[in-house]
Amino acid sequence: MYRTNTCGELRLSHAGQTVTLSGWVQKMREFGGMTFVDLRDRYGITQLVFNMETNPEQFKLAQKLGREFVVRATGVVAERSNKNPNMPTGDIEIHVDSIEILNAAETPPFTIEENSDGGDELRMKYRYLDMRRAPLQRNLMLRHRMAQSVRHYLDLQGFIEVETPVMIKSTPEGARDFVVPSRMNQGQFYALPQSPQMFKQLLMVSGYDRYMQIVKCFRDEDLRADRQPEFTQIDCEMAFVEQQDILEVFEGLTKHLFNEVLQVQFEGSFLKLPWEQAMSEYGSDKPDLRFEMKIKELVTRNANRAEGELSEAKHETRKAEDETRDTKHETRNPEERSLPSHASRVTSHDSSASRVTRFDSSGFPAFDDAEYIGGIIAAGCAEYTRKQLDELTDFVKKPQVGAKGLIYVKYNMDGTIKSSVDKFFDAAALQGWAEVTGAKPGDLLLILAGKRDKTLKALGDLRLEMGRQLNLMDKNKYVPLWVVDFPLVEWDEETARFYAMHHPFTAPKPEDIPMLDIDPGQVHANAYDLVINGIEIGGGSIRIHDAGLQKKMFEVLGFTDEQAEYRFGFLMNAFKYGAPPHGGIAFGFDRWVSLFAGLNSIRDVIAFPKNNQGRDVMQDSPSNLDEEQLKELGIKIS
RNA sequence: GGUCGUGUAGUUCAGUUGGGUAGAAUAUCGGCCUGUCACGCCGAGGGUCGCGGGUUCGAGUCCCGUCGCGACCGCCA
Repeated sequence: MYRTNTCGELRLSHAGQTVTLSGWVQKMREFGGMTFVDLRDRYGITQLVFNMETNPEQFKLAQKLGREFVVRATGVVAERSNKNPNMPTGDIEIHVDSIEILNAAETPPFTIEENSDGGDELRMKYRYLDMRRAPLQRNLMLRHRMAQSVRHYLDLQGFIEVETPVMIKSTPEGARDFVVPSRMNQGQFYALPQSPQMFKQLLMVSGYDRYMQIVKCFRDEDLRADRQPEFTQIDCEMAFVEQQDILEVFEGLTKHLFNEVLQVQFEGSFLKLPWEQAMSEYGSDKPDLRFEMKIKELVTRNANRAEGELSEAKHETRKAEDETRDTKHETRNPEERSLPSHASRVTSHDSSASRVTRFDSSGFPAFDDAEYIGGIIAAGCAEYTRKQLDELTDFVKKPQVGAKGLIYVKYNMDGTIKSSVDKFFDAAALQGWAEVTGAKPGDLLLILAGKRDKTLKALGDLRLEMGRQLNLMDKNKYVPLWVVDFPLVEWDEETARFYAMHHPFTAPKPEDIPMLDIDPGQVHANAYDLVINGIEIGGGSIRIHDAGLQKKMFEVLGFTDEQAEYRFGFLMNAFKYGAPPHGGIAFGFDRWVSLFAGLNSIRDVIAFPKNNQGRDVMQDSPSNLDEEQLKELGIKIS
């Protein structure tokens, strides 16, 4: 027998018992006549004691041990004379009667402890050693608990888990596919699924009206700390549902997970934030709502007079968008359709800013030419030094943020105002900005100007940076929300066509369907994202279940009938045989686990992750194939 | 494809204007130590300064190229 107990379970109540433990030697502390050995398994650490006087034979054996040796020890559980309150087993130790080396070990290249001394690269190379460490083991156990919890909850809700194929047909929409060559069908390839999207829709056609799967997905795109080439989704689909039905079920799942795993509860239902509002108030489609600091608009105007580099087709949509925006301004009713009442947008105050500020003839070029001017209020930051402001300027001018410069206005406690544009605007104008933005004495107003989309994004980045600097992102606070009403399609200048923002099966909002023919760029999707603390945790949509509407969608996306038939023919066919209304959602499981683990990277919630370049540095994959293998597959490397 | 950062002992890092045999901590090995749990004390070994080229009397340090790693942008739902 290798063990009667684990290294984490023995307590004072076990004192006097003879036990056998097996595990790894974590650390040894040797004295003249006494040796302490910390024995570790995934349940904890227990101290073994060897005494030269009471058992010289075993004492000698213990001196031969080294770090990470695998050993079996039998002995008596004894109360410690010096207890260690920092460890669960700290009240006891094992007086060892016999120790046996099950397997010796080379000295590992880094320390296998709570905080390792090894760097990322080294730990990835010896991943199996890194995973012996408690933090990694906690992460993987958390992952396990969450997976169990998801399955349990969805099972109770009537979902059934169905496996879908991993070798499927390549669909060039969206992300690039990983492909698998077929030996039996030379020159042809399978693809690994970016998600089981079409299969889960077919399951709805087949009548499995509540489907779920925790499933690997594959995308051949460049990686980030929160993106791996293969990752795991909680994939779900439901039939005979509307958006609200889906949001309710998965808000339920979200609350269940938070409650079961983190013991965090939420009051009421999650905020539903329209995409346009998310963009205009937070400069992001995944806003971090742990803090306010909304973006305040000073002015938006038609900037078509600017650069003439736009393509013909782009011009069309751009004009259409600008027209809508202008309309919003004139009617002082910027919020469309579904905005809840709490959404007060600054545009409605525009008149007060415009009264005292001529943004188009101030003599300040950055403002006079700007399509959009907006800012955020850094509360209580009027005391910021020149150096701090310069650093913020550098931050927004980084190519990743892309602003041309940063304008600041300090509203000092004594009522005076100091800004970087004092030359161009008088005190009344600057005071007017405070009225519009809601800045109070002691606040710092940070303003960016330029193209509307880019400037909002930059303001969003600046908002997050200020949130970090002012410690407004509390790791123990969780603010989930639904972002809804995404645009259905996005125009791409390079290829001069529309692309589905979600995917080509996303249904338009019913009231927008007529606009598909006139102005697809204005159509809203019946889609939703779950966002928590600025992280996109999941997203989904109501799907198109009507073959005619799907055909129309393919037209909008510029597919010929032949292309649509070639790529998605089987789905269109299936829809001819009675497809129920349906919709679904998929969650990024790795991201969700890393959120719960309090990590910024998903790597450490994945047992065997890949690095930035998509390489497995432990296996050293991907790797070359033999000539023989290639020949069999009919593949030639150029 | 791009921006930024980084590469020095097994490991984590320091190394000034370009100037003595390239250091510290930790790990490893040896010695001493009977209550440690970051044990302590003494000692030892350990270096292709990522790689290639250049400038120089002299390069870890400066220049050019290249490779690896990380974060981000593009890309990606």
